[in-house]
Amino acid sequence: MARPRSFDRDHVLHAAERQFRTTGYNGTSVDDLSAATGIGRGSLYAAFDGKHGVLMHAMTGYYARLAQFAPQALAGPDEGALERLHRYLLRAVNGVPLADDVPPAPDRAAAACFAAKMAMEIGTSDPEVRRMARDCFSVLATAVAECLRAAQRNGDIDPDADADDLAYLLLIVIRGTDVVGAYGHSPARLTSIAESAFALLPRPHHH
Amino acid sequence: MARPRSFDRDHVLHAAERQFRTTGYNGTSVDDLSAATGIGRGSLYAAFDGKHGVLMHAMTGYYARLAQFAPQALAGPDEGALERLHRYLLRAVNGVPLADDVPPAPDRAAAACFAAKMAMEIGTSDPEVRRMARDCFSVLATAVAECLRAAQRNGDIDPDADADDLAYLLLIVIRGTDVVGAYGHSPARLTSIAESAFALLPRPHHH
DNA sequence: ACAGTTCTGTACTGAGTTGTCAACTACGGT
DNA sequence: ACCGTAGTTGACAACTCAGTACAGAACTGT
Repeated sequence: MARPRSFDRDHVLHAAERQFRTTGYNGTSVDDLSAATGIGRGSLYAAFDGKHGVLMHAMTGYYARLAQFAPQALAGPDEGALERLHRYLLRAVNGVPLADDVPPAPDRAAAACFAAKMAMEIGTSDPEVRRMARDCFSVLATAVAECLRAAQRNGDIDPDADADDLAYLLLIVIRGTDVVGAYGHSPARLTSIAESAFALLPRPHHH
Repeated sequence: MARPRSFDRDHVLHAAERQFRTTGYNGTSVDDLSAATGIGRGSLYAAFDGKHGVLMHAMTGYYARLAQFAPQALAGPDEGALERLHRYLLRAVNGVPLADDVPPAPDRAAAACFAAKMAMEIGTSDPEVRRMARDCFSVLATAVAECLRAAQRNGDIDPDADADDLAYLLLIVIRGTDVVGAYGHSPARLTSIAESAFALLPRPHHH
């Protein structure tokens, strides 16, 4: 009975996320968002309640994509667990993977974890953002830990190792590559680091 | 023959650094800087040429402190190298160490690497900042790598391992803890992760 | 066709921002 | 004691920003 929305919500939030990624939260004005998304200021306020609202909705969408993709990419039978983890780690080094078909971003700095970047910039004064970033991390940590436990069951990882600790460590490495990638280090170097980290995972003791 | 400066340059830059750390670059106005440093707007422009100038000078000072402390804390005889690295790693997890006597910052988020934080926020559009952050990283990387080579000479680290790669990896872990620390994770958890990372360093093969 | 309801974009307001400038202040040499 | 030089200050003008309000456009159900 009323005029339907002329834009696609997810498409708009995705464009906003890209903008926030490249210019930061405080570095993007509502006009920037309007230009990046292609819809007017009024629509932005009506649909998302202003700049902060856009950010929260964009982060929520990011979380949803993360929570859908990561477990799907890491879960599976015990036999291939370590290989799945290996593949995931190598992909993550070129940017947090969110879908199967998406190629690595051309600009490494723009591929860093969206939630982490926002938390670094405004997390100190914005508990909502901090919380959201923590949730993103938790989803990944449980998925990686589960994958590690599968690898342990399959005899590929030392069964005495704490899977949760190792998962944390691997994710911290990924977050670290986000930061170092923003400096302008070459993807090849980052990939080499990821391989080193993977190689250091504790294997079972053979007798 | 002229009026001497009434403020201490380094003191002002240190206060500015604190301000930039807590509110970010774009989140800090020149008035904020003026309030934090205690000197007027005009003096800031006269001495440092505006907000961006203040940032660059503050980062230069940060780099200098880093370049002085890290090698001093990590260099030394081969025997204690691994232990020095261990101590440095554990301290770094509570914030990048810059001096011997400074206690860990009360707020973990405010203790993260200054250069890394600025590079994350405005690095995409500011090559100067990116360069400075890269320099900070390089100084640390060479110091850690040198320490690792000393540990290798002493038989504490696998001599076949690539010291440069390991140093990169360790620093990436530290940068990762900066990010995760900003989420609000407990220092105890971060310390535990650092211990895990240290424990995974490749030891020499015993026969 | 029409009416009602929702969407869209532009114009406006008040607050906040940056960078500059001229007046003022303090100090050292003479 | 004075005077020139350099440091300091607060105020100012131009601009940008977030958020709001209003008028027009678009679509659906009758």
